[in-house]
Amino acid sequence: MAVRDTGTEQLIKDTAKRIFFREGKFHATTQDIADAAGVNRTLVHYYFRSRDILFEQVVKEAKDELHQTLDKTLAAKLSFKDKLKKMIDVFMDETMAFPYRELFVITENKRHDKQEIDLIHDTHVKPFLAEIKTEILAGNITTTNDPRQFMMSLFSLMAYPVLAESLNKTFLKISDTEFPKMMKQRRQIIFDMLYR
Amino acid sequence: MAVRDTGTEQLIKDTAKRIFFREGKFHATTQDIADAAGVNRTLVHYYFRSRDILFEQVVKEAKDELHQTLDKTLAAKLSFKDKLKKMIDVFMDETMAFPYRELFVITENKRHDKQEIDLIHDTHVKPFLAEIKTEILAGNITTTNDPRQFMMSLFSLMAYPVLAESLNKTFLKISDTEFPKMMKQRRQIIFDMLYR
DNA sequence: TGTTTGTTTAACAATTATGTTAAATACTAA
DNA sequence: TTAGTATTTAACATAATTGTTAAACAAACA
Repeated sequence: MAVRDTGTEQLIKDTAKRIFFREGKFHATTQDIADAAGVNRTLVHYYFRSRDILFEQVVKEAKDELHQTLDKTLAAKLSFKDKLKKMIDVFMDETMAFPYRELFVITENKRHDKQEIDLIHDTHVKPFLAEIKTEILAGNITTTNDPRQFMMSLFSLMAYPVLAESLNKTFLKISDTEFPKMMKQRRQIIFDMLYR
Repeated sequence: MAVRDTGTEQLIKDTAKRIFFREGKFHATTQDIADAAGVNRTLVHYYFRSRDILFEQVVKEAKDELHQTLDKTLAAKLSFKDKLKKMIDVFMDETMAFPYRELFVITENKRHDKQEIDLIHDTHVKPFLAEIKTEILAGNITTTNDPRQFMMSLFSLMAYPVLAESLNKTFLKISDTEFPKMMKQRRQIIFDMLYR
């Protein structure tokens, strides 16, 4: 059989990811994706047979990547303080690379896999919520006594500014060169807002 | 001419708004909108001629509503503290009613009207940024010394949790009845995080 | 009651996106 | 060099969406 790997299949997938998750073009067509990848539209069908299948694969990989990120951070063997710092660093990096990825999962992927979510909740989220509770009781977190509110705040502060980049730039008059700098500074700001 | 007003034109517009801005169905068809409004698809074309025109009108009205909200809040003759409280109240109410409205403006409406934005910036945003600066210097805001970072945080904390409702519900195991309660509580949490 | 306006029905044209197929080229490894 | 794989080209079928038109029906109003 000896299937030669030219990397084109991966190129198409990566291009789709870029279009969906970085550029936020939710309704990009197979033609759009083929053009952006610099290949013929037929090739997209040759590798993936249908747009839905390509879509599914891309979303599946995006989910897996998010889970890996949760692994890298929530389950890290670090003090809460360091873990929080690391989370902010890692998630901000990923959010800047793919601003629309989380949003995509929210809006496009309506049907959730109950079992998968329960697994994530039990292995990642639940223990972290418990850690937050401990920190609240220790007086290191003063903004709320509900760990879930804490997590919502954390993710809001990381995700939304990047998501609303164009809105922020125009209304707050932030320049193209300034924006990434502010997102860098933001990491410390978020930490200070949430801890201590 | 004596044009009878049955309110159907408005009904169609309101339905479109609901579908786009509340339900987040970005690519709803004219048929979807007609069905949701309980009218014939032809009628949508009868009133608006094309999907684009309906779309434009709806987006324009959404923008106007946002501007009015800015008027009600940013330009209110209140102390900074009360103004902040009012902003959180008003924006949270609106975000809960139309979670995807801001997002829609971000992702769908790529081309911005430079003049319009400058007007908003000068009359609403700029003076408020100055107010924030004063509060920072007075020591009432400790999280950042950049008013723009403050505003980004404020809007993040208000908008994102509602936007990511389904994600929050599933991963943080928040029930349908609990969620609105938590969004109510959130107003105080946001205020405490940002001020004093 | 008859006319106007609002709304529906049906039929159709045009466009766009998806998906399939067959054949022609290009490339690469044995 | 040649066989097999990768990719392109072209042509086509199908489906979905948009948009138009004409006629029928319903309701209000004068």
